Amino acid sequence: MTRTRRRYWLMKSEPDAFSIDDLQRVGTEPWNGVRNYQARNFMRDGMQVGDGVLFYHSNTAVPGIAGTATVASAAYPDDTQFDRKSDYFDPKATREEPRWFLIDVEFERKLSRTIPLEEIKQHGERLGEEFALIKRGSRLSVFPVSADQYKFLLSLE
DNA sequence: GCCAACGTTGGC
DNA sequence: GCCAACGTTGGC
Repeated sequence: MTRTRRRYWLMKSEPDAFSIDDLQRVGTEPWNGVRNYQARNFMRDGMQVGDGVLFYHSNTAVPGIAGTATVASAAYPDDTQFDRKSDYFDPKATREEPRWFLIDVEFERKLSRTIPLEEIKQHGERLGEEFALIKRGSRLSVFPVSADQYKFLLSLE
C-alpha cells in the first residue's frame, strides 16, 4: 500500500447550528447539508481518513477557528438528500445516483481561544492572498489548507 | 448556451 | 438586519 501524506482542510459551521462544543459532546458527526459542488468534491474526492480539519465558526459574533478535528470516514451519500422532511432534501437525487456526499468528522480538540477571522486577515501575506478564508467574496464552506497554512494558523493560538 | 432572477452565504 | 458577492435555476 502507498502511504498518503495527511492533508488538511477547513470546514465552516454556524455555531448556532453546530459548534465545536457540540462536536466535542457527540464525538463524531456526519457533515451533512453541504449543497455546493466544489465543497462536495473536496469531501468526496479529496478527503481521506485521518486528514486534519480546522473547525471554523461562521456567521457569529466573532467568526474564527475554534478547534480541530479529523476526517473519520470515507465519503458516502448524505442521507438527508433523500429525506422529504429535511431542509436538505434534493428531489433530483436518487439512491442509485446520489448527488451529495459527506464524510464523518471526529472531534480532536477545542482551541484555548478562537482565532478570530479579523486576526487571520492580518496575516494575508503569510497565508497567501488566494487563501479561501480571506479571499474577497469567497463563500466556500469546505476547502483545502496546506500543511504550512495549517501549522501557521494554529501557531496563532 | 446565455443571462436575468432568485436564493444563499456570511461578514459586518 | 443589511447587503455584497456568489452559485444555481430555468426561460428563451
